[in-house]
Amino acid sequence: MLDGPKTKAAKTGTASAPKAAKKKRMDPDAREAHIVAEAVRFFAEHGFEGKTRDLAKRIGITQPLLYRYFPSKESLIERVYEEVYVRRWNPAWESLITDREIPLTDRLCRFYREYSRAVYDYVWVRMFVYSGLKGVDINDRYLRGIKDKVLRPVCAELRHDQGLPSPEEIPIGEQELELAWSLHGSFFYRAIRRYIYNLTSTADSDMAIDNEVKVFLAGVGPVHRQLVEKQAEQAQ
Amino acid sequence: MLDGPKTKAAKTGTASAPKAAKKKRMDPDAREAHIVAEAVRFFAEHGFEGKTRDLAKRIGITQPLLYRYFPSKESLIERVYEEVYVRRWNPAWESLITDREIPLTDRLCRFYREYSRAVYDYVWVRMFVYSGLKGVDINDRYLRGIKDKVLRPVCAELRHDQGLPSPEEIPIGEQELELAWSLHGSFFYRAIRRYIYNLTSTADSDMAIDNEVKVFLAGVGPVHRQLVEKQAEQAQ
DNA sequence: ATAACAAATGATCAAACGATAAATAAAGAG
DNA sequence: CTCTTTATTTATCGTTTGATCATTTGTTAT
Repeated sequence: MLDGPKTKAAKTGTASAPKAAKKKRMDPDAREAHIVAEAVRFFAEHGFEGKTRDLAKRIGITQPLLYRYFPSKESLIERVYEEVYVRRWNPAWESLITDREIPLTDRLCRFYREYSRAVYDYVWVRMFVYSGLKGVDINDRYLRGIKDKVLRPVCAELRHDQGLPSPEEIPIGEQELELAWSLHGSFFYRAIRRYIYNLTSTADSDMAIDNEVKVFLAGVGPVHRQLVEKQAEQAQ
Repeated sequence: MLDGPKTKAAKTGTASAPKAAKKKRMDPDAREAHIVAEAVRFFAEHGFEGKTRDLAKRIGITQPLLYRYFPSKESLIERVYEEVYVRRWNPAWESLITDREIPLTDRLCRFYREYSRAVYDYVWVRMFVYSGLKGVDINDRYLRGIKDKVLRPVCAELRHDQGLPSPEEIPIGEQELELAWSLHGSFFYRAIRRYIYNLTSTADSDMAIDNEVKVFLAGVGPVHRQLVEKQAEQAQ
């Protein structure tokens, strides 16, 4: 039941190599970090049923050494989860989406450019899909956050932009939310094509994002208005 | 190296139960069909690393019996692939998309309604994603077909609708194709939310599809025109 | 140098897995 | 009924996999 090497206060001491990669005997903290870093890519590539022996070979250590740093495979996987899903959300995005000093087009273009670059990388996308298939609760929680921090605000800004009543007056409907999901999903699908299906598009990502946002904003008006009006009838 | 039970001409003979489910001893063809049917759902649920013992327990047979009908787990999986990815494409769709007697909006609404209903079900989506993660070539081939049979025709019809030059005059560019991908992807993402992330939306699917198509067509014009014009400059 | 500590390895266990072979039992033919 | 056929089961093999333990080897302090 050991949860890591005994020495935790050791650190690197003097000034050991900043990237001690070829030393036979590593500083425990550095070794642990190295294991986690490689495990992240390994499990992203092979899924969580990847074999510990293959992982060890990839790291360049023996398989039992993994168990000196992590009591079980599962605990290593949990650590990998933390490593991937922590600190990827930028709180500034929430205020960016609702900043009415900036035109809505610019806000959405900037947000989805930055969001796609920060979140949709090889490791994140594959792990997210792997854990979705596996049925882990991470996806549910994450998408709930997207709904509250992105989709609903986007709907609210769309309403303001079109001169429609605010969500406080008329709550956001399911079909209305689907509109925001479709925009969001088209960007996630780009990441899926790239990292799951391995299709390399020569098209510039930022330009593609801008185009899709423009198409969406140029066409969403009438449909959105109609949905909100129908929503208003049902509410009364 | 046996590839099935010896008797292939037996069939069900007289008039055995149409759905012989509880008989202790099944007709070989019926048994094989039963195994495949259950295997399809089993592997869709657990992925291709699902254990043969679990599959057998689910079917209600012993694990070695699987090996009387399939020489190996891999051969069973190949059979499952065939079962899922054959005859799901409706050739009529190709002529539907290009049928200029019908308004483009109606064509795309009808196509994506039918396509989503026929293709994007639990088994298909999960298997497609599982094999994508695994790196099987199926995805690549399938998406190549989507590109040729859906996206390029859609781009061509969009051009005709906007009075832009045909693809024979000016070839379809990468960014132009991305527009069609974004529409297509938003529908696939709906299926992912449902079958991978297990998010049940109360929103009516057909209505959501119609709305997205309308938004797309209402907004795509200027962006599309600009892309084609840029494409024309680069071509000369 | 040498003793003390711990990082890392080699050997190995127990359970799980795909696959095989022999034994059992259900159905039809005579 | 008896005999033949074969669908199905029971028992088991060889390998793989996560995990453990004793041993070796590199590092530091004295």
